[in-house]
Amino acid sequence: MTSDSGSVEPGADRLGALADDAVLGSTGYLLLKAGVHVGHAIEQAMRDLGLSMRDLLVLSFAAVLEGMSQQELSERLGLDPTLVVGLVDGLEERDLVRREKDPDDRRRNMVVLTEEGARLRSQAIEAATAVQDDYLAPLSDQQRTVLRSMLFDVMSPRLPWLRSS
Amino acid sequence: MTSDSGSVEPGADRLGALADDAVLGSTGYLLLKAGVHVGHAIEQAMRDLGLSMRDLLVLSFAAVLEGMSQQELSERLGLDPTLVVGLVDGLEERDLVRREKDPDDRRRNMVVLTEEGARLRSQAIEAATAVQDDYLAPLSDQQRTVLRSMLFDVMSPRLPWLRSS
DNA sequence: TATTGTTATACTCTATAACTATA
DNA sequence: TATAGTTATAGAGTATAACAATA
Repeated sequence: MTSDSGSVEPGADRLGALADDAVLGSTGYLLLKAGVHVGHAIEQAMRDLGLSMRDLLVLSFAAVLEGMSQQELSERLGLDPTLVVGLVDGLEERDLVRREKDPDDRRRNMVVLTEEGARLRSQAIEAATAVQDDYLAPLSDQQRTVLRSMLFDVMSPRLPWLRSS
Repeated sequence: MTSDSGSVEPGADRLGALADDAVLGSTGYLLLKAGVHVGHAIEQAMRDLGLSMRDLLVLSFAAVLEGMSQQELSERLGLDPTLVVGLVDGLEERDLVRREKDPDDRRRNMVVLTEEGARLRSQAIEAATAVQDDYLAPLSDQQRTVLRSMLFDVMSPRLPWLRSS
């Protein structure tokens, strides 16, 4: 972050358009960077609420999927089941979520949102939405709709639950 | 990956549209997931060439930025300078890149692409492009252009070098 | 016998602190 | 005195293996 001579900020000379590089200017790389940046931004916003982004995702899945097991949660999150244990532990300690034995299969823990959890989730959604709006500020409402639709089309084959349930 | 009854694949009942959730269906989350998925896909494609995605990025920056120092590389990659050491080490051992003392400031190591590095970079670009094409298959050429342009607009404020140099 | 959830352990990745050399 | 690069070390995050309860 110094202002010395040979740093990143400077000349804009040296070579034309890094953005023209087949990798650095590619849609894929931009997508990757965008994803990482949005992730960090949301993560930071969640910190103010004492949550991680993963916590928010757990609250979200729990809110939408009735009787969701930890197993299923692990699949949805794309996370090892052993990590889900700790995740749910943390949320349960704070009464945002509780484990309920599935009566039909008592091996399963259903992860269900508490009232407190629902309340905090509302706040978290608000914060996350604000971050997103700020992030997408350069785009018009119409453009955002187009962007979401395209991302949807691209991701649907990879996230089957986007279409089905 | 079992085919039991209560798993992810099944009913498509239980609740309408996970995609309507304010978080799980948001542009930001789709962006995040898309970025991660593309990243994994490229990472895997690079493995066949004995490279990591980071390796490819180093080769790319080295190809485009003349006299790039490790410091600058670390800023561009958004990576700690201590990590860059190992990265460059690995590439230098395989003669894909070499360190040259900057004559104007002999503290600086300029990371410069070798012929071998340029060759492998070409192959890597080919592979990465193929992955990307496959990834964006659901979109028309025109849509891809629009997508790239929108990502560009969104990322420009955060990656200053996208516009300048 | 197979599966869910759990714990304990090992491994990988990343960041921190301290050092050398240049400026 | 400050900066580029390096090394060694500690920490965080993740995966692996083994176990208990249930099916």
